[in-house]
Amino acid sequence: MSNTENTKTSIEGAAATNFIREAVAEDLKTGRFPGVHTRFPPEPNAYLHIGHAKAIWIDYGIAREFGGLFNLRFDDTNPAKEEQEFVDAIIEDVKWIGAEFGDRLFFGSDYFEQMYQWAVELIKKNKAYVCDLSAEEVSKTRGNLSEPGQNSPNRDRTVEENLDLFSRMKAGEFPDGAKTLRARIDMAHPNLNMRDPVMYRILHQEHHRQGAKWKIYPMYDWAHGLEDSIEGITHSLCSLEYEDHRPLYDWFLDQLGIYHPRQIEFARLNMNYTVMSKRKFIELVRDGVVEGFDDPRLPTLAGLRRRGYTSASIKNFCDRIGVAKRDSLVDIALLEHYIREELNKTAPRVMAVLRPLKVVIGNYPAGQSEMIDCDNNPEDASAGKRQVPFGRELYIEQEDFMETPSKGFFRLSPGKEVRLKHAYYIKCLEAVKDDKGSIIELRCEYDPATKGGDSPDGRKVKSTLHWVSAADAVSGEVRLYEQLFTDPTPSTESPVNPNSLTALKDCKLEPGLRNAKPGEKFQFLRQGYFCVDSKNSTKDKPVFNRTVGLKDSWSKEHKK
RNA sequence: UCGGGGGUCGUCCAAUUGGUAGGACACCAGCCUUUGGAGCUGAGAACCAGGGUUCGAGUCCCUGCCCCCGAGCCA
Repeated sequence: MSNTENTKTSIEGAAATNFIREAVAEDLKTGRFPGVHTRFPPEPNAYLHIGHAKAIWIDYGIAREFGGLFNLRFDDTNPAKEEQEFVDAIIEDVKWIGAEFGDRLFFGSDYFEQMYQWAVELIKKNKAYVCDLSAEEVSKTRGNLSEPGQNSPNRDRTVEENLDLFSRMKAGEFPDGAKTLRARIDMAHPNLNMRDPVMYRILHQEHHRQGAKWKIYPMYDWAHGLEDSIEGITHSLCSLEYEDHRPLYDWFLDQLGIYHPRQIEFARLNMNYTVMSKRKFIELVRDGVVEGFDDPRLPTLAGLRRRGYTSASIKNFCDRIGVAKRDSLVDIALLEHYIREELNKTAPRVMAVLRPLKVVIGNYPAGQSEMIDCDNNPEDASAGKRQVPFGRELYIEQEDFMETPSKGFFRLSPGKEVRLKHAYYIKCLEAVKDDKGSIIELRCEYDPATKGGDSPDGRKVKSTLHWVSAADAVSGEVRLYEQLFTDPTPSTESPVNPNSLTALKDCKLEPGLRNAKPGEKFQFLRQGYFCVDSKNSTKDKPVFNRTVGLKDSWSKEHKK
C-alpha cells in the first residue's frame, strides 16, 4: 500500500484526492478489505454517455490506483429492455475509454441459478414470501412518505407453501404479474425500499443471453449485491440515487451471511446545454431528431467519438471534475477546453473555405500556378511542412470580406491589403456583383515580393486569411454543430436547438484532404478542429464534423 | 409530511483533518503573434445564515434556512 502516495495524482495533475479514495485507503488500513476490486455495471439497454465515462473512470481509477482489479459486468436482469447491440456498443466504449478489464467480462444473468438458490435459502429462513398481490395492489399497500404500508395478505404463508409456489413460478406455471417473491422486512419502515421489496417478478420473455430458460427475473436490489458478492467486489461504487437502497443491499447480504462488499455513492455528472438521459436519447433517435445514438450532437461516447473527441480529452475532463456528493452542473466549456488543448498540440493545420468567395488575382499570370510551403503545426516543428497549390483564382471565406468594413474589422475590403497565409499579400481592387447586388467575386492584385508572407519593405498587414486554390480545391461537406439545446438546463421536454446542425455542402478544401481517413483530425486554420466523419464520408465526397471551434475573440467582441 | 443525502469564487474540485482559503475552466486587462488561434503576464472573484467552544473555526457544537433523491413487478 506504500504506492498509494505517489499514485494520488493521475494525468494532468488533477485534484489531489476525493472522499472515495480516502474511504478505500481507510478500508485497506483497517483491514476491512485486503485489496481493491471494483466494477462498472451497466444495463445493456442504451448507449453509454459521458456521465458513464465519469463512473467508469472512477471505478477503474480506484482499482488502478490501489493496484486492484476492475470488472466490466452487465447488469442484465430485465430481458424486456436489453439487447445484444447495446452489449457490443458498451464493450467498445469501455475499451475506448481505456478502462482495462482484461478477461473480467461478466454478465449478471450468468448468476441467475445461484441467485435462485439464495432466494430459496431466504424463503427457508422465512425472510421471503410469495405474494399474490397485483402490481397495483402492491403500490397501494406500500403506504407513502408519511404513512406506513400494510402487510400483504400472503405475508405469513408457510415456508413449504412459499417454496412450492416459488418453484412453480420458476417453472412458468403462472402468467406475468400473477405473483412475486418479496423480502419480508417491514411494511412500516421509514425507508420505502425496505417495505417488503419485490425480489422476483414473473416475465415470460426471452433473455438476450439466457434464451427462454427463465420465467422469473430478479430485481435490481436483490441481484446487484449478489453479483458484487460473487465477483468479490470490495467497493461497489454507484450514483447517489442508490443511497436509499444501501440498507437493502446490506440487508440481503447480511441475511445470507455471504461476502459483503461496501457500497459507496457519488454524484452523477450533469452538464449544461445537454441531457444525460438514456430515455431522452432513445426518444431523439426514435423521432429522427438525431441520426442515431452516435449522432455527434449527443453526449454519448459514440457521439463524442464521432464528433472528434478523443478518449484522453474525456479522461482529463473526468479527472478535473472530480468526485463528490453534491449536485453539480459542469460547464460544457470545460470539456471543450480539454479537446482544444489536445488537438492544439496534435492536429495538423490545413486550409478549408467553408463559405467560398472567389478571388481573381489580376496581375498573377494566367495559366500559372506554384506550390506554397505551409507549416503543418506551429506548435510542433516535427510535424513538418506540406506543399499547397496557389494560382490566379482562389477561394476565401465570405465573411473575410466586407465592402464597407465595420469598426474593428481588419480583414479584406476595397483598397485594403491582407496576407494570404504562407503565400502573398493581396490587395482588393473591386468587388464584382451580380444583378441582385450580391458580391460574387473579388478582383485583387498581389505583391510578388511578399512571397512566403513577408514584405521586404517591412510594411505590415493587420490580417491573415486562409485560402484554397480554385483549380485544385476538393469539394466537401462540413457539418457545424452547436449545443443540442439552447436552454442551459434543459429538461427532457426542452426543444432541440434548431441550429444544432448546419451542413455546408459545398466547401472548398485544400487538395491533400482528399486522402483523409475516417476519424482523422485537423485544425481548419482560423476556424476550429474538424474530423472526417466515420459514417458518411467518402473519397469523392468527404464529410467533416466540427469538433469544436477555435476561441474567437473577434466574434466575442463583435457581439458586444 | 417521513427517511436518506448535500450547501466553499460565475462553474467544478481542493484545503496536510482546528493554523495565511488554493487550482482548473470561464470572465476581464495587458503583452506577443504569418491563425482575431496558440502562448505569456496580471486582475477580480467564495466558506448558506445566526449563535457557541477556542488564542485561533470552512473544519467542532447548537439553531435555523435552502437544494437534491425516494412511494416501478426499472436500473
